[in-house]
Formats: sequence, structure tokens, C-alpha cells
Amino acid sequence: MARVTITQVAAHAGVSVASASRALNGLIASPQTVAKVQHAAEKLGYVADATAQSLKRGRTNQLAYAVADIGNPVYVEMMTAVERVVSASGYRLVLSSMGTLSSSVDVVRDLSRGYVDGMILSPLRVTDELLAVLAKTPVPVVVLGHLPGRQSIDNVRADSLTAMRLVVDHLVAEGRSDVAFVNGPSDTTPGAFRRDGFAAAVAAHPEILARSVEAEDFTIAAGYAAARLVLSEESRPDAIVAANDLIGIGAIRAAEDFGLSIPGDIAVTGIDNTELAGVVRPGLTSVDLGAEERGRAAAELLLKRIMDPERPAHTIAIAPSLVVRGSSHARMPDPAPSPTREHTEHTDLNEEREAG
Amino acid sequence: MARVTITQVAAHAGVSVASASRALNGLIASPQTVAKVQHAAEKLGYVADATAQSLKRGRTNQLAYAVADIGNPVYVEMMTAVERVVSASGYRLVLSSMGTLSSSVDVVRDLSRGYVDGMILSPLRVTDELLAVLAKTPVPVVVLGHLPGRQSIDNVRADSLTAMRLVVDHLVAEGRSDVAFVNGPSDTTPGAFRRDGFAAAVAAHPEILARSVEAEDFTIAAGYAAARLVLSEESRPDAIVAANDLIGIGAIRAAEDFGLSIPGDIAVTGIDNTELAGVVRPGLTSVDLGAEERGRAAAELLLKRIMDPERPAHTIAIAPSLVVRGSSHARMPDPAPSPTREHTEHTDLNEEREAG
DNA sequence: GCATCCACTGTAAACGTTTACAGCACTCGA
DNA sequence: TCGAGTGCTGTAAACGTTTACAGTGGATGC
Repeated sequence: MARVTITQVAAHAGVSVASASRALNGLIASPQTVAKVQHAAEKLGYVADATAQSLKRGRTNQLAYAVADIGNPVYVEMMTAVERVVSASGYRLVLSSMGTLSSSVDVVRDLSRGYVDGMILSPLRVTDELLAVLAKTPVPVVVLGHLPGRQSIDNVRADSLTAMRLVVDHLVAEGRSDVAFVNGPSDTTPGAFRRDGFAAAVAAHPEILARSVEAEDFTIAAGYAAARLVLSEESRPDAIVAANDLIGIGAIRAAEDFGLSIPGDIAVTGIDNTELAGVVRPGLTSVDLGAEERGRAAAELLLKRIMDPERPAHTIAIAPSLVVRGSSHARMPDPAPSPTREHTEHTDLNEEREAG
Repeated sequence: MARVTITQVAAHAGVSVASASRALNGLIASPQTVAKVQHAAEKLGYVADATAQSLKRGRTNQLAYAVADIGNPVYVEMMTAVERVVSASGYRLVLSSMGTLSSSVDVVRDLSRGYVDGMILSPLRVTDELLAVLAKTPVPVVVLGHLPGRQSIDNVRADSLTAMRLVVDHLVAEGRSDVAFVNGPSDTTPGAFRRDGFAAAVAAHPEILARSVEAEDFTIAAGYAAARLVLSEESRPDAIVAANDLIGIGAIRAAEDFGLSIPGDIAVTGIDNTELAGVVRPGLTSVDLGAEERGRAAAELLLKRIMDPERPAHTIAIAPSLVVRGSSHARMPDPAPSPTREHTEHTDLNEEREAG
């Protein structure tokens, strides 16, 4: 399978490479030339080399979505939304993970070398080093997640503070008075904001007790372990606020292990409103941070920036909304699995309650 | 942020581009030259352009993992395994999804244009057209999933037939006698093999009743809908065999809706042994098809082929193993969420039973 | 019949690298 | 003193494309 070049196609068609190129790209060329060239290309199995084309054209038609934690379904959801938008604009989306294997800085630096025409980043931690690299990267970047201070970087963020207020207010309204927060690592961006959001939210309710613990990471297993710790304390909380759905599901399992009924003995809430929240029993009350909408917004921001690199940086914040399920509300029957998130959020059957 | 080229670096360092290139790539060059060039590169913020480098070197150092259904956690698991292997060999892994937006044929054709040095494919459907494209693509390919006939394509496959036998034998051993199979679309590769596997497995037990139904796709929601159909029939089965974990989870929810106790009234099993199987209650008995191992094997196969393109094609089949949980076995306490799959499969606490 | 335009074509120069090749200066052994 | 070797350097050609430019021939306008 040796590579066949446009030179061979041109020779086979009896025209110059320039004519061949023009014919193949639908530029000005006579019908006979087009026919000859297309026939030759077909026969030889010619496909234009992407690297050569990219080098000459100065763009790759590829965009990247770089994500820290692909194990979390919420990122898959965002990616799907991103892909829908960018593929409609003729770009191919590639996903690169920046996990334990490669630091986010390395990934950005690498992607900046010309592999892609733009990138969307969902980093778990925003370090000064990362900001420095982002500031000087020549390729358009959108950060999907909170950025500190005033950066001139396009940015789409969830509103974790409001999210925490929504759950805490909800729990208080449900009569809970001793709330434990199971955070993910607080040195991550979501961890930090949810920590602060929780603090602010409980401060508004001086009548309730509040405590916090930190899970190793944002996974079910870590949430399970951290929740066990909380539940082992002598005075048990009557509500667990988890920093995301995975931790929340771990907490449900831990409570179950302790023989506690949910929501009778203890309420549990999550964040992200992933499909999983509707699938576990009891259904996990969660705050929808608009993953789909954030993904879409980020993609659109990126496309606009590619169109107009001089454009001032925008920051878009998506409003969260509370989705109440059985894990926090006794009289809430848990609904059936629905084919799409849209239906879950606005179900005709009114099996879920939305607030916020 | 205009692109800075090696020519500028060379000029700034007062050497030729050749020397600059050699210095930057650690080839033979005097210490003074290296110092000057590195200093200049640093100062100007030079990063080598990836497309130019790829064009000249004839490789991109990128590999692709193309997957049909990124919403299914089992593919995420395989991807993680793939990434571990390829990144250890200095390659960057990009994921491209071939879903509803772009056909697998298009994705392969596109990737064949030189974007990547090799690819691993997990197609849901293997059409003749896809096989034709694969046969003539110039870039190394490994297919992760069953291939028909004798293709000269590196191939890693699960053993769906044995998997189905494992679950059916298990259910029969547990005393079930009326088993309903909820398949995914049977025009997909996994769907077809699981259909056939189920047929063969029940044929070995002439004493039991068997029936089948097909879900729209391999998702929770589709599994839920299909299971409802099965459960609505006048004579209800006492076991549901789902074609994968997501469908199985949907089936658990459906059974719950019908007020059935699991496994008392009805047993449910899945396939893939994803993390979710251990998280839902009751725990979902599932067959582990060795996703992690398959991913690793596929990656290694790909690396070997890149090393030696003339190498004969290999086919690797991974043996499945049954993981029994509460959904099919009354006396089975469901274990705690574990931090890793490895632990889940070989737990010291013996909370799960492995067979097969 | 001449100039003008038009549709099309080929030549050649790019894009930013890497690298084969030749050349240079110097050292070393004979 | 010479030849060969060594260590480094610059020139220039490639990689496979696209595209600016300068034609070409023929049709068309007057």
C-alpha cells in the first residue's frame, strides 16, 4: 500500500500537478481535465495526504477536546455536545485525555504544535503554569471550567456556588439540619468552588450543623470510602451533599451498608445530573449544571474565535437547576429511565421536580 | 502570536537552519551551537510545527482509537487500557467517535489520510464496505471486535458465545427455567454473536423455555423499554439475560416497576462487567469480557504491526469469566464499590464469586 | 482584423521541517 | 609533510500539497 501522490495522478491523467490539484478541489478546470483527473485518482486510489495539505493550507480541520477525567460521564456528555456543533461546521473532533499519564500543560503544549486548529479544555486543576501556556499558545482555546481572575481566554463555566445553594436550601426545606459535605479534592477547580459554595450556602442557615470531608477523587469508590468515614462519626448527619453524582452514588452505597434508609434516615444529593442519577435507587437528587449546554456554548465560542481571532474573550456562565429525586424527598417516586436527558429534565409525567 | 519558525531561530542564533534543526533534535552539533540555538528557541518561544515535521518524517506519532458508542463505559475502559500502552511507547492517543454523525467508513477513510500512524477500531457494524476500506488503507489497523471470515487484519475479540453459555448455564444451575434474552440490535456485531450464543446455550438445555426480544440499542433506556415488553407477556420469564450491562440495568428498573423482586421473582444478568454492574442494587451478575485486557492486546498488536508491517495478521480472543452478584443469586451479598476493576474481580473479601 | 477578454493550463515557488552531501578546519599517525 | 580521519557546518533538496503568476488559444467585440 504505497502512498500515491498527486504527482502520480497528474502523470496518469496527462496533466500538470497544478491542474490535478485544481480539478480535485473543484477549482477552475475544464470538464475534460476534471474527468481525466478524477478517473486517474479513482483508479490509483489517491487520497490527499493530510499532513501536506495541513502544512500548505495552514490548518488541519481538527479540533481537540482535552479532558482530565474521561471516566466521569458528565465529560462524555459535554463532548457529545461539542462534537455535534463542530462536526456540523466541518471539523473533526479528537479527544485527548490529560490524566495521570500526561499533564495538562504537556497536552496543551503538544496540541499547540499544529495538530489542531483549536481546542476546548476541561482541566481539573488550573495552575499558573497552565495559564501561562494558555496565554501564549498560538491556537484558539476555550476553557470549559472556571478560570481565576480576569483572563483573556474564552471561558464557559458552571455555577457551582448557586448549585450548592440549591441543594442546601432544598435539604433545609426538607427539614434536614445536620448536613455533611463530601467534596472531591479541594485543590481542583470544581472542588474549590463547591467547597466555597457549600460554606456560603450553610452560612445562610445558621440553624443547621455542617461538616465536610474530602474524597480522594471524584469517583464512586472514593465517594464510598469518604462517606463511610462521615457515617462512622458518633453523631450522624441526616444529609450528605456530594460534590458530584459519582461521589453521591458511593455515598448511597455507604449509607446502605450502614443499614440506613434513604431518604428516611439520611438524604443524599449529587451534582451534574448524569444519567446515573436517574438510574440508581433511590434516584439521586442532583443539580443539573447544564453539561450539554456548556459543551455547546464552548464549541460555539471556539468556532467564533477561529473565525475572528481578534474578538474579545467571552465568559459564559450556565445557570444550574435542581432535579429532585427520591434520595432527598420522601414523596418522590423515582421515574423510569428516559431515552434522553432532555426528557429527563422536562418530563411530561412530572415525575421529577425541577427548581432553581 | 505569530508562528515562529526554525528559520527565525537559526537567524537569531546565527547559524544555519540545518544546524538549528540538529541542535534541537539532539543530533551532532557543537556545544556552543546547541547553547545558542536553545537560547534563541527559548527566547522566541519556538515550537516545531507538527504538520511540517510529520510531512518530512512521514509519521505523526499519533494513534487513533475510533469507537462507535462512547456512551458505553466499556469502551471508555478499553480506551484507558489502550492509552496506557500507547503513551508508554511515546504515542499520543486521540479518540474519534464514529457514531450517528459520521459513518465508520468515513472515519477510517479520513484517518487514513495521514493524520495518524495507526488506528484501533471498535465498530458496531462491520459492513463489506468497511472491510474493503480497511483492506486497502495504508495505515496499520487493529479491529477490536469480531471480524467475519478470514481477514488479514489484526483482530482482538471477546468470546460472546462462551459468555452467553456462562450466563445461561449459571441461570439454569440456579434453577431458572424460563429465560428471556434482551438483545441489542442484532444487526450489530455484538448483537449477532450474542443472539447466536444465546441460541446455542439454550439449545444445550432442552428443558428450559427461552425467548428473545431486541432493544433499540445498547442503552439503559432501550433496555428498560424492551424489558417492559417482555414482562408484559402473560407468562412471565423467571430470568432476563441482557446483551450488556446497560440493557441489564434497564431491565432491573423495569422489573422493579412491575413490582418484581430480584432475584426472588426474576433474575437479571448483564454482560461486560462494567463498574455500573457493581453499583446498582441488586448487583448485576455479569460476564467480564476482559475489556482492559482486550484494550491492552489491541494496542500491543498495533504497535507490533507498526514496527513490522509485513508481519502476518494475528487474532486474539480473550476468555470471558462470569461474575455473580445479587441479581441472579439469592445468597450473594452485594459488595462495596472498589477503587479498581482489578480489585473487583479478585476481591480478597470474596464478596463476589468468579466462575468460567 | 485587431484588441480584449475569457477559460484554462503549466511552471515554479512556497509551507516548515529534516537530512544527504560536500566542505571546512583541525588533529593525528606515519 | 601528507593522508586520513574527526567533528562540525552550510547548501540545497526533499516531503506532498496549494496557488500566484504568466502564459496559451480561442471566442468575442468593435
